Amino acid sequence: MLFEQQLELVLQKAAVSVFGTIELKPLLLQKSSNLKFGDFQTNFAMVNSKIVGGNPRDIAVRLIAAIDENALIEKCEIAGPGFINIFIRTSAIENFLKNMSVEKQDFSFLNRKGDIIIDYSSPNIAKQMHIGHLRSTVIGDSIKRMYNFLGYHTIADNHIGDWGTQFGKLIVAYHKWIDRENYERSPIEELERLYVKYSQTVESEPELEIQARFELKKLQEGDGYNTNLWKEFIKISLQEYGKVYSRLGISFDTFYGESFYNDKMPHVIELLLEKKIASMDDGTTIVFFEGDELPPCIVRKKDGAFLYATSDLACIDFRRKAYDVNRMVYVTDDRQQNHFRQFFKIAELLGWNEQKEHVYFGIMKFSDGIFSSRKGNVIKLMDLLDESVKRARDIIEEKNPTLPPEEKDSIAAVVGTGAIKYFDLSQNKTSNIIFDWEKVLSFEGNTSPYIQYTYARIQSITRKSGLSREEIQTAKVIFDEQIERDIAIQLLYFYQEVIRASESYKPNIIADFIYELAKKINSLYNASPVLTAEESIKRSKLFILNSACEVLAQGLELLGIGVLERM
RNA sequence: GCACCUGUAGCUCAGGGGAUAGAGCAACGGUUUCCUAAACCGUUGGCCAGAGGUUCAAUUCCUCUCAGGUGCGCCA
Repeated sequence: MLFEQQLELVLQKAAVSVFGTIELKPLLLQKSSNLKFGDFQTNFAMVNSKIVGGNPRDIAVRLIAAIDENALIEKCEIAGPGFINIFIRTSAIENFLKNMSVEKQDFSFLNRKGDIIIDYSSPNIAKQMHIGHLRSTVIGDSIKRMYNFLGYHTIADNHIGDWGTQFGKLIVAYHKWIDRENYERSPIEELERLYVKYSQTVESEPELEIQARFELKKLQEGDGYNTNLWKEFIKISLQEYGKVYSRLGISFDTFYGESFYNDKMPHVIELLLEKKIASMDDGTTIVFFEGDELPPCIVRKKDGAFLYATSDLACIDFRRKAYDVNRMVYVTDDRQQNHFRQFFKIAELLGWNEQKEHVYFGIMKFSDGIFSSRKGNVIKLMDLLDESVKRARDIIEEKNPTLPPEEKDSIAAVVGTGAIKYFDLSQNKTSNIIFDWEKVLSFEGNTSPYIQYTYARIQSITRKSGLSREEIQTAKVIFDEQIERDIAIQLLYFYQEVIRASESYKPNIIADFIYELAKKINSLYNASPVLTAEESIKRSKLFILNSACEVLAQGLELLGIGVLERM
């Protein structure tokens, strides 16, 4: 049982003994807004005053009087209009810290049956990944990490855009303008150049569109030559994406792109027509929704081709058969909200009732407008990573010039990529974000380098203490300073916060948490020397700091960011 | 026109029924013979867009208004 649950149980028991069978609102614990109001608090008395009758403070008095002697609670106080403020025993805190590892936590109360399938990143073939792909990629990855941490089984699926009209265009451009030499040297750049060239040229030469449709049709009909080209484009693109993912420390379990569902879509249309969910309208197959909360959704075009919604439905159909689905999570930007609401609704009409979540966020753009690969005003992820790592490297050179060069490089890589990921993950924006180099590449304040630095400093004093892990781990906890107790109390909240973050799909909850923790650690670090303290105090401090650092590392890990022994 | 998202300090953002609304940056003032100053401490800065409603309690929930963004039948 998690710490909060144990505590709730104690209070719940008291509530039952006092108020017996009356239907009460549940007893919920919350973190105290301020530690002077205790370590936990509950508004049970206020919430239930109407049901029980009498004023909240009296109810609180009766509840507190009924609490049995227990190992967790030091004392309770009644405050303000009827808050019950709960203070935890030092021995209980110590006991928690000593047993603080994921393995020892019991998350079995979570509904972990089946697979959580998470769709994220999903770039379109033949274009380099740019910062528009960053959010989906890192948020999706963090969601996966959180659920794995809690013991769920996850499937990370990269639903790549490997089918559709862009291939007709690309094949036409390939025949007209391919630069062999460049294609050999940097295939992805050449493909991208071809795509831009096509988009620019088609404005003055509309006949290209007819050619593109023709090539697309050939591809769709299985033409050998075009199919090989198509496969080649995909291979080139995936290789390129692999480099970005590897630098970001991101991986997937499956790469079922849109083309994977090609042969599965006709069946969906049949089902929709059979169940009278879809109808024919002006040559299209279309779903109209009752009421007008949602615009109608075309699932097959006049020319017989399928659409995005069709492929997503086929995807759900496939997953229901291939997996034991717990839920499906889609991470995309908020412009696609209508699309998701539409096909979720259609799935529901089909009786495909597995839980589906659309996790959306605002897009990143320049102050003067949106990114567009066609206009060429994009920042490639590779370039962003390079720049960030370079800046990190410069700072290391300045702060720590004596480190061996290889270590400088590896530190720069961890710090540089971490900073970019953290920038995105620490925000909870469902509105648009204006891209700003200085903000993204900041290494001070609420950033991952700040947290990594905190970690590295504590590692340093731990090394210098000369004490073994064992010796530190078995230290007796003595709260020498108030801030040390504050740190320990925050650690009590950690697992519950991970659950909260996972359930709301909000990695920024984790980012906030570890940032707050890092601030406290730095504050303590600065205020009181560890190594020169009296032996038992020193051991206690090191134990508390190391426990906190473990949570820092775990928190960063949940964001997909690494820690360093020194930096 | 309809739908969705957003509006919190000069700027960028947390918070999301509960006690005195928080960070970072910027500005200003301090801290190093001492464990990594990528740090720490302090000061200044708020009608939580506006108006109603629900509630013991609203910045948070509901309704309306205003402002910005996004989407709306054969793109993905």
